[in-house]
Amino acid sequence: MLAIGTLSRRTGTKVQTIRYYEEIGLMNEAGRTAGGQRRYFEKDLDRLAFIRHSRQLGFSLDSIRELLDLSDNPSQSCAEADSIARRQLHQVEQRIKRLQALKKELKRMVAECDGDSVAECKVLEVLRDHAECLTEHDGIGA
Amino acid sequence: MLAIGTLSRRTGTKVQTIRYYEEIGLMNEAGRTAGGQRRYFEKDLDRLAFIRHSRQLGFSLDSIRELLDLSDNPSQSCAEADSIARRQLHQVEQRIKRLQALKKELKRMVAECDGDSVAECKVLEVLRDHAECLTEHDGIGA
DNA sequence: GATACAAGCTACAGCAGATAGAGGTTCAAG
DNA sequence: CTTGAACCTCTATCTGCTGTAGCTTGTATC
Repeated sequence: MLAIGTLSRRTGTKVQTIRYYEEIGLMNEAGRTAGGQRRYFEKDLDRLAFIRHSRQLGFSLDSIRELLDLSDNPSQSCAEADSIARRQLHQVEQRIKRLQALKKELKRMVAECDGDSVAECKVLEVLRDHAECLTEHDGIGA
Repeated sequence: MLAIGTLSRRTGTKVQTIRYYEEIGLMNEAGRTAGGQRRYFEKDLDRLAFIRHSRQLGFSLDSIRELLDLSDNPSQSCAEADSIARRQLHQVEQRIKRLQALKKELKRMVAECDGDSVAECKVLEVLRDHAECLTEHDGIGA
């Protein structure tokens, strides 16, 4: 049986945040000791780790909730999971692309910036271009 | 001269959000028409695009502010830019790794889930493991 | 020039996702 | 059986937006 602080340490989640996740129904209500303290199983830790990693990757709590619901009801059809997966896949690929461009530029900066002026640092340029993100919103505009 | 709605359309940013960025000092105060409407230059659009892309990649407004400040003061030493770059690089690499694991699993799901039960879907497992993220927080715990 | 109406304005409320602090209680090691 | 870290609830605050109300401006058309 794990205390809330153990989950906190092992997932890098603030104790308050774990309680918050319980409050909004993302985490199941934890069992309690006679004195009222929360106690968890390994599976709760796994669930929390999943939530945290998903958050770090930019999933909303609602998306995460969807995925957790699927996991909680393993007998239902996979069609919904598939639709969720498809919805996320394109986004994930886009994020990887941008992060790789950014990584390249950050590396170049770290390698080259040794007292030079910032005029040589092109981090801003690498994320400035918006030609490739037009599909995500209204289009080419004026 | 571009109206706020044009910036909004071309960067996929809500009009209110642009005004919010001005309010908190991320965007420069825009010039105004005689009637009080904001008018922008191309450079403002670039700046906004940079902010949005950075946000999509998970940078905080404070991080973005730092980078923009560097860009606004190109004559200062690159040492700070380098430190910021280093700070972000590791994080970016971690994110790419996780996103790639997730992408792989999402692809597998889309390919394989054709009416099977969710028991076969391992999206949760792929993000469950927390062994590789221990360096980011307090360590191994109890 | 008059008119229509989309797009702009300010001001303020509300939401998502936490995070912090006050003030008090529990539990386990010594 | 004490002590102190870790737990509890409750409430307030923060970040990063987003929405609404009520009003004004700018442009296109008659």
